[in-house]
Amino acid sequence: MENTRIIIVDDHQLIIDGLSRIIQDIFGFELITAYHDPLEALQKVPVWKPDILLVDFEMPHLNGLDLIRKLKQQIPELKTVLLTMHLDHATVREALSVGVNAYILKNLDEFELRISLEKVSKGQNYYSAPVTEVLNSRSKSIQKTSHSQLESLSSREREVLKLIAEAFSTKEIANQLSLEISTIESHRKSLMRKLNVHNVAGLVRIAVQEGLVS
Amino acid sequence: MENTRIIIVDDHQLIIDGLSRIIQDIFGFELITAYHDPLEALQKVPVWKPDILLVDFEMPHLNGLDLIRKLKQQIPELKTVLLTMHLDHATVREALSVGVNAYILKNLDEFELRISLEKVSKGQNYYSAPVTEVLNSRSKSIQKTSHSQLESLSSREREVLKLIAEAFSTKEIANQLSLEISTIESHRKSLMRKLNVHNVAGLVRIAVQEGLVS
DNA sequence: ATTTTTCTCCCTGTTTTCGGGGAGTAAAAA
DNA sequence: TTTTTACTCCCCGAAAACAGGGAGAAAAAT
Repeated sequence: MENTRIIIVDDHQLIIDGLSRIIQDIFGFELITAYHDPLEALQKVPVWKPDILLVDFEMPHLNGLDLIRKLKQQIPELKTVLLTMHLDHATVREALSVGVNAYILKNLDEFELRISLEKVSKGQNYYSAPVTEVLNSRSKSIQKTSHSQLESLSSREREVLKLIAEAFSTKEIANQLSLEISTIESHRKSLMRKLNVHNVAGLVRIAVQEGLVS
Repeated sequence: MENTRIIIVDDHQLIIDGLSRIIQDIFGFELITAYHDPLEALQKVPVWKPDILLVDFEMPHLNGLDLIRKLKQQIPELKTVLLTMHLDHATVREALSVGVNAYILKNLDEFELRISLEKVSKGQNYYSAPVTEVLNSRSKSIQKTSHSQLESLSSREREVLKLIAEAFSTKEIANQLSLEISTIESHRKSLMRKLNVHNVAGLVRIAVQEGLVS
């Protein structure tokens, strides 16, 4: 633990300063450096090869999750801790699938941060209580993020997408909405074009990821 | 509306009597006849060709939903109202998929019954508030059952399910696994049978819910 | 006022899904 | 040893999905 080398990536210098002090002075970890630009971090981190990368989620140009994804492709054994402000089901799931080792909220206390860093440095994972809650209560997946692909959809298209993702057939959807089958097929085609998928499986997947259903 | 011809199917004569009175005397609809035996109704309704069939769900020998399903095969344009005592998510979904035009609870007031009959006679649908609630709050029943069902899958089936949920087509899955298309189709059929769904959307849904894919 | 988007519905044709069978081999369970 | 399950592959036919197009009316945006 005494030799755990850490790099911070956060676009706010103030946060970097605060985290640096805590990590070095209080926890006693070794902070190699910090980046406020994710694109710079993308290039430099592979050179440093830190034990743990502490990354903010909300950053311009490249969000923390995408940064981690790209870096993991180069350094699969890289351990990562993701800091975030908001909790939405889709992002948590994405983080898990990318292989983030810890996922903690920004309104953290030092104790949580310390726990997560110590666990991750030992090769374990850590997800704070609210995170696991969000994972388990998938019904309440409130997505606050407005970066979703669903924004380009009309309300009618969203409605149809929801029903498709609930496993209703085209005919059943037509019945429920009192529309013709051909109309639902038109909407389905628009959905596939806008969301860039080519079968219902792709539609369902996006719908679930975006929290439109379940 | 004055010429809306209705048939009631309910195994309790008392209910038939009560509904008859309300429908005829108060609402002013034309009640053709009523059956207390669903099997008899199955034979006679196609002869009468009523505008609306008002059916109780809980009946011996043949439940109301199955009766409606069978009758709709013969008379697709038949309008139906389903009466039920209890609400469970699976039954509501099944009712929607069968194409029931109205679904109302037995602890109804006359107002609700009238609304539903008037709407259905105009070609619209009506689902009482508690029904739509149950549809939206998909909390307990499905997750429990699907979880136990997922454990009944073989590893190969799980593998195929995962790829289906990742929006790969049958052909693509066959290529990836170096198997014939027919084999993947067989696995898909087994998955649908075991998981009790009837299209790809249902499979994807369960897969995502169970965390098989992100 | 004009343009764009949405919503509805249609046509044609190809591909895939879906549901029902069966069948042989290998492995696992009873 | 017998039976069952998993895995592979096949047949068939009906239904649905998929892909491309168009078109008119209404609503929204410019």
